[in-house]
Parts: sequence; C-alpha cells; structure tokens
Amino acid sequence: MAGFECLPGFRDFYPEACAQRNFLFRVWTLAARRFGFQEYDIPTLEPLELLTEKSGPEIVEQLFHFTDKGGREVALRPELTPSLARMVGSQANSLKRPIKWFNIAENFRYEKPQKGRLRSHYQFNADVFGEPGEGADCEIIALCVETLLATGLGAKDFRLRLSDRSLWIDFLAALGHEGEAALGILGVIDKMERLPQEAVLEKLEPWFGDAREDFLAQVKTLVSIRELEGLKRFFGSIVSNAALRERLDARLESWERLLNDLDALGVSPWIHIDLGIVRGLAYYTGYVFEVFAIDGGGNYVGRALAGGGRYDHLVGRLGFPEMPAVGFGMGDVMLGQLLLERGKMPPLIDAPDCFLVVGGPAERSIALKAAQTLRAAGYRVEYPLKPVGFGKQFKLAGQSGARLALIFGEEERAAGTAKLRNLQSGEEQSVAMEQLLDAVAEA
RNA sequence: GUGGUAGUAGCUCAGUUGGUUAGAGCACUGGUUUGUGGUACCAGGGGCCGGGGGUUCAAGUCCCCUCUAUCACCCCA
Repeated sequence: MAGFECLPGFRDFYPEACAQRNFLFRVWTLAARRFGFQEYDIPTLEPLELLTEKSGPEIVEQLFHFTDKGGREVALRPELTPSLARMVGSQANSLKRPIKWFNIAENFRYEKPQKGRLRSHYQFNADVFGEPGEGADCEIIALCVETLLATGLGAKDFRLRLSDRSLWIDFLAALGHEGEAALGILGVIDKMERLPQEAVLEKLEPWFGDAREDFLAQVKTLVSIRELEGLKRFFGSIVSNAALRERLDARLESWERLLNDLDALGVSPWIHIDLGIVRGLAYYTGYVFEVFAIDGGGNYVGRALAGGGRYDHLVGRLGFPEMPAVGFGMGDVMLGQLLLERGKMPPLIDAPDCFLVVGGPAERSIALKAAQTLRAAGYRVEYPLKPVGFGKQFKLAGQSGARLALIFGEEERAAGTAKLRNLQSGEEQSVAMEQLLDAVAEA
C-alpha cells in the first residue's frame, strides 16, 4: 500500500484489463464502420467557455479545470458534444450529408466516484448530422443495438427503451404547458421512476395545483404503454386544437416508419416503447432512448449502458448554423462490468505462436536468428531471456500458451535442424533450418 | 457536495476479552531438473496492519481526525 496510488476515480490498466478495454474499442470501431460511420477526434483539453456554453456555469464544479500559462481558462473535456458541434458547425456548409461520425475517447468529470461512474471513462459516441427525418434516428438506434450485440450480449441481456420528447412536448402543450414549464415538468417525469409518489406530486404542484393527481394518473397510463397502437389511442383521445392534432398525427406516422425500419434491420426484439425515458438534458428535441441491462426476470439493473437522442438545435445554440443531429454515447465502465458479470468477456490471452527452447550458449545465436526470421514473417515469438534448463523451458512453453515449441539443442545444431513440437498434440518433427518458415506455416 | 459501511501480502481472507517476532490459501521467484509440459514436493521474496494523532505498561485490535473504496442521495458522460 506504500508509495503512490491512482488519483481517485482513475484506473491503471494492467495487461488483462487493457486487453478487455481494447476489446470494447475494437467492437465499437468495427460496428461503427459496418454502419458507414467515419472516425474523427478532438482535443482532450478545451476552452472552459466552450463547455459552459452548452451546460451553463454550474458544470464548472464538475470539471477538471485550471488556468494555463497563457492565462486561458481550460478544462479536460467532460464529453465531446460541444467540440463535435464546433467541428461540424465550422464546416457545416461543405460537409457532405448525412454526416455520420464516431469517436472513442476518454472523458473526465470531477465528481465523487461510484461504481460504474468514475472520474475518467472511455466513451463511444456516434452521431448523424444533417438529416432531420427518422431515418437518422433509426440508424443511430440500430447501431447502438448492433454494437451491444457485437460484444456478445444477447436477447436477454439488455433492452433499449425508446421514447420521444416531441410527443411529450405536444402532450404538455395540449394541457397548456409550454417552454420552461414543459421542461420543468419533464425534469420531474425523468425522476419519477426513482421517487416516491408523494414527492412526485409535490414537485408537480406548481404547475398543476389540485389537478396534479389527475395529471400523474395520465402520465402513468402513458409510460405504461408498450405498443404503437396504444400510443395512437392515447394521443387520439387528447383534446387539442387543429394545429396540434396535425403535429401529433404526423409524429405518430413518423413512429410507425421508424418502428418498421427498425424491424427490417432486425433490432426490434430489443426495442421497447417506454415514454418513461425523457433524459435529463434539456437539449434533446425528439426521439430519446436509454439502454439498460436486464436480469433474468426482465427487470432493469444498474445504470444505463448507453443513451442518446435527437438534439436538433444544439449546434445552432452554440453559435453555428442550425444543423439537425441525433446520436448516442456508450461508456466502457458499465459495459465492461456487465460483460464480466455475464461471462461474456472473451478470453484475451496474448499467447505467442512459437516458444523457442534454447539448449546452451552455442545454440543461442541459432535460435535468435530463427526468432528474427519468424518475427519478420509476422509470427509472435518468445524465448527465455536468460539460460534456463530444458525441463523448465518446456514448462514455460506450456504456460505461455504457445501453439508450437521450437527446440534448438546440441543434437539439432549438429544436424543443422530444429525440432518442432506441437504443444497440443505432442507431435514432433525435425526440420532443416532453411525449411523452418514453411514448417511453422504448415504446423 | 451530504450520509451509512469498510480498509491486514499482488488477490481472497484469518488474527481470541488489547498481550511475545502478524498468519493461511492462491499468485510470484528459485530448486528438485543441462533433452520434453500447466502436476507434485521443497525453499524463498514480499506487510509503515491505508495515513496521522490519542488512550494504555502494551494497539492490527479501543477513541478522534484524515485518505481511499463502496452503498444510498445530489447529479449525470
């Protein structure tokens, strides 16, 4: 315990943990590429102002920030959306649309660490810019599901809860609540799942007064709906003016197209309509979703594995041209924990292809030349770094997980050969030194 | 940032009402073993008992502070 430890909320990645992390990176990258997303990257350090612009000054308390030697207020990025908006916004008129980009990066946040939530985590982000229709939402949602499936998770491991802030906004508008009031009410609905009913009613009081119990009953009905038909019935019964009626009908048609496309893409088994999800962040404008792990009984466990949605006005609000956008983020901490818990983390043994057994000083340079030849050909080759007895070397060869042992002893040197042993089958063969590469290739 | 619980070897833990020089298993290193395997046997290295202060003849053990982890809040990438 002496000496130094990691800063709180940070992690050292020993080879096994590093291999697991890189496994996630690989899965994320390959999934994004299959969907035609291009990788981009942004700086780790950003001007403080860029980050407060989006989230307000309160976020400063949750940032690693300081003044640099040039007197600039800077901060480690807590997320990449503002930087991404800058990149996209700066080139808004010259980038070919739809813009489909992804990134894997370390993000930082100064807050009390907890399980599944550290001060540094890696996050996979994928976004589509420049396409306002639900086709972009569909692509994002499908990518999110396919990415999780590519990690090895299955039908009974997770569920994507799909909601729609646009429907909520229209619903609240029909009840006479718009703008700030609507956002405040959505904030309460976001917490509804975790709060006792009395607390929820109390929070609703400012907007609904004595009608709050009726409103809550309506909300409960809405969030329990799991079928599109149910949504249609619910919103069909809402009393509203003609303009609102038209918006609601158009939105429900968008839902229909979205669900059809998701079905065609094969991901509908994971999609659960659930208007209980509204996302805490105020900038979401349309479809929003969160992915949760589920246990054997279908109950949600832990924090969200991923979350995202549409944010059509954020780029504009940051001072760039208006640009519709939809995206999601997925962190390494929760996902890694889940894979380990469910036994879905693949064994990531970094075994060499060949382990060289070296007789004595006279054989050593022969063995090392062979090592060089094999390594140059792309094989992973190891040998003992110091003189070790034969018996011990075979033990090491077995422990290393290597497929082949190549034996360079006195007898072999005399015959101008090496002995090639298959460590699984135990079969051995002598090969002339000049045949070694071919023999290894065939073995 | 607020509250609950915990901290002994790299890991999992034992350590009696406070009482000699702090233990086990696993892991690691070496040996048995200079020509054939992950076994077995033997040996070894490794601990400011999280840190600091206090009580006591005596503290891993009791008290206070602090750090760290974890859980619940707050908040959310």
